[in-house]
Amino acid sequence: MIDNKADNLKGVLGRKNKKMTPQRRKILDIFAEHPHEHLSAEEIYDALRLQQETSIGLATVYRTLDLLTELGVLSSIELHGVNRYELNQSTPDSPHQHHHLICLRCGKVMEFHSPLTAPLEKEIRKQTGFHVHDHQLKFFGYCEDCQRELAEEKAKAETEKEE
Amino acid sequence: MIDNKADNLKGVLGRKNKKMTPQRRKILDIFAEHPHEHLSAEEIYDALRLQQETSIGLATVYRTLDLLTELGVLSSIELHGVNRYELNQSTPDSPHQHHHLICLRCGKVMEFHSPLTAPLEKEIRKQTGFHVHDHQLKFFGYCEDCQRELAEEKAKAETEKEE
DNA sequence: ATGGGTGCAAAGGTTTTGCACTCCG
DNA sequence: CGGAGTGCAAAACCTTTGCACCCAT
Repeated sequence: MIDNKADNLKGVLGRKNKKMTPQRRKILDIFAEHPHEHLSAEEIYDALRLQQETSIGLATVYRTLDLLTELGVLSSIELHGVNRYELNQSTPDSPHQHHHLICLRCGKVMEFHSPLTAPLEKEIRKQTGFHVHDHQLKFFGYCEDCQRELAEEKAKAETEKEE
Repeated sequence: MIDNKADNLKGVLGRKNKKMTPQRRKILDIFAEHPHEHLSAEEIYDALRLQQETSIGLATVYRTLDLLTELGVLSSIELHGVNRYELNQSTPDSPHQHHHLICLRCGKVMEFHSPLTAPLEKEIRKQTGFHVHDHQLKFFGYCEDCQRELAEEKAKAETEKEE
């Protein structure tokens, strides 16, 4: 399965005059080992140092992430000021969309699946001529845990005020 | 009108134990003078230096932008790795939504108005318990001009190849 | 008068870049 | 072999922070 990913990558790279290198393969492996996680360059760099004796430069990690994103192998999203990446589950013919729910209190990021934006993209093209290639939908708010904790904090504050 | 904005700001600040200062007023003025633009801290800083003799520190600009965003006076969006701000046109009872169309080639940012996300937010709450407070929808693609120019470039490349 | 606000400069964190060297195709 | 890729360190960039001083309320 991982080999499939790597072989597939080799093909994609070849078509664009890019080369398959051990570094690129190992970085792709990290993603295969961490499905559904949003990894930053630094985290990938650390993961590489930990599980392998090899030392891959941080700059190479950045360059590889850029490349793989350009190729559509990864999708990137900026969270809390840091770029994060995950395997791109959507292909041109099966746009497997998911959006991000970002908790303003604890920073947790959840995913939410919904196709909703396809008709909107058509409407945009019609009205503005803009050709949508990709999109990113983020929701900011409070997760269930934080809602509860915020309510508790509030109740406590009320109690203290009464003294 | 600008005075209304400033007076209104004074009220909002007062309620939160914050003070109205000349710096904050001037920064708000810049936004009133640049409607529908997405201004970065640096751009506001430059605008202040240009049109007034006063020197407002860049740190103050950053702190003011954070504050005004927290208060809901401004809305912020990260574009090309830089935070940008505009007057927040949406209020709790009239969520005047607009989304951003970002050209991957020339970097131009256009706005597109559509309410589409309200039902989705309800669905999110129902399915996940997450309470949406705000959202951000970005579309990446190619503006009309760049589509044309890309087509021209492609045609030219074909011609050259034929030689 | 007092706590919030400011300016400056320094520090912080992430990402990019220059350059010599390496290695895939 | 030649050009793409790499590692390292330095630089670039945006943003935050510490601190002494200032000024709205």
